Amino acid sequence: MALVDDALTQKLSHFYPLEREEIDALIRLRRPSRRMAAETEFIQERQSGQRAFILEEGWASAYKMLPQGGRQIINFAIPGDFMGLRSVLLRTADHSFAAVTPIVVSEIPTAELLDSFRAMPRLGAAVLCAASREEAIVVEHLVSLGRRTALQRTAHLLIELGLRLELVGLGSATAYAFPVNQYLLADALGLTSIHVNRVLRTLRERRLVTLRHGYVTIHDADSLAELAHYHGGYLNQNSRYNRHSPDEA
Amino acid sequence: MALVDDALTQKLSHFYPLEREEIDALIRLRRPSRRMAAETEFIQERQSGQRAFILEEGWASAYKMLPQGGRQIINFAIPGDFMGLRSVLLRTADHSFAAVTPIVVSEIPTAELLDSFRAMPRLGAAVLCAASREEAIVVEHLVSLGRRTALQRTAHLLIELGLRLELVGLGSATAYAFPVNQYLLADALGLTSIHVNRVLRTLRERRLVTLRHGYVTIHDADSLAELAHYHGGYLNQNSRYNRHSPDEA
DNA sequence: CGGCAAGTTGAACCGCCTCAATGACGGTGG
DNA sequence: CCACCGTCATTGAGGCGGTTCAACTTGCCG
Repeated sequence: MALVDDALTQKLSHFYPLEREEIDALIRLRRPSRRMAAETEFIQERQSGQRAFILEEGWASAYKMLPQGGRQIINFAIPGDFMGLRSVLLRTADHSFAAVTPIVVSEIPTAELLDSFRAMPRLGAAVLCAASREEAIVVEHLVSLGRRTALQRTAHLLIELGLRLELVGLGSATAYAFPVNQYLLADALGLTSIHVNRVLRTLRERRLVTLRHGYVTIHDADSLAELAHYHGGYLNQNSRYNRHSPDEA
Repeated sequence: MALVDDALTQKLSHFYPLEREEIDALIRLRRPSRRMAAETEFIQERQSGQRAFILEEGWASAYKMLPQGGRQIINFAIPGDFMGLRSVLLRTADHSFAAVTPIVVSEIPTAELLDSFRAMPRLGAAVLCAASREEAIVVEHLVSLGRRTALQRTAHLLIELGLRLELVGLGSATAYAFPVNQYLLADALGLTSIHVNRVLRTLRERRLVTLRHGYVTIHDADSLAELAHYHGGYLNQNSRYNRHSPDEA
């Protein structure tokens, strides 16, 4: 339990200072953790009666399939992330989740989760806050797809993932394990795997980032952030990438 | 008050059967409504201390600006929609809202909203449900930007807006007022206004949709839905566009 | 009638896609 | 130990969708 609780606990405590008993309540709530093989689809779009999970280890992806066989990845989930909370509220899932690597998840019984929010409103606020951040990430991704070039989009994603991973203690913002192949990356970026390959080459040749053997190394974080027009306000108010609008003490 | 309450009430009661007193509580909660001119930006990205509103009349847009001057519209808000709920949770807004037409909004005091959720859990569930649907709309928009052509994307948006408007009693799914010019539409679709123009011409020539003088007329809903690969499960479980997976009685 | 915003059209360009191979690596079985 | 295979990465050539730049038109309002 050490690793995992750290991921979720670390994340929540960054948004909302929680008491020990609140964190413990959340930890006790979880059902026994389950292992799943890579590529397992564990939440299905358009199916009702879905459940919510916390990702404890490994990587997962949230995506929608298209009728012609295409796919759009909406977001990557890393340890500490909730998955499927919305599908419980809407009673049917609006997108699917699948394991990217072998993963460990634990289910959250949503009825009991809501009960414990009543008893501990601050816990509820922290969880809502985390869910809101995940939504903000999706919105930023939407902006990438709509208005950024392939190069900027890729750079943006790699910066974002570094920061998210750092926040839960899995690598640093500029060097982290990234077990996602170029096909998956293409589905996330709205590109072809072929073009992703060329973009990665360009980023490497410009000595900005290297992605090789499932490992990302950011060589020049400042130039990369400039290229991507990265502004991490949506992730974390205190990020190193925030330069403007210091209106928050 | 008649019109507005109808919009929000109609919407909520589609997701969640509410008692009269629950609806009344929500209505009483609202602060006096305020008018704003078109183009007024009333929620600013990256500013803290934001408030939440219900849109009562007119159209608004949620968007993010890019450093170079570009803009990406994340979603259009129509009467009955919440705006800025997330900015309250995150303490700082992650995107801006502006009036597209002259609008009428009423503020929701969020502290009191949360209180009344405690007293009436079903009301809270209904509001969360509506918020989740808005998130699902954003996700579908992301898929459009990532994996649909300009033609499909445009068709998809026009179908979606028709259904959303019909649900709140503002026009029908195939004919409705759409006070959005081609520049705004371009910013929503991740295109150039010039290309939007050509796309609209194509849709018109194929006798699928006409958008003229701020009015949308869908001539051939079936062909349009087929072109867009539209599947409205994310909007409403009982929509006319749902053909597959009848696993929900 | 003049002025401005929005819509419309053309021509040239380019970012990304498509199709088609080839290369690198690890695993597996003969 | 090597031949074979599957998966993923890489590269080239050509084409298309959407952009850019630059008019021109239409409609509205003063």
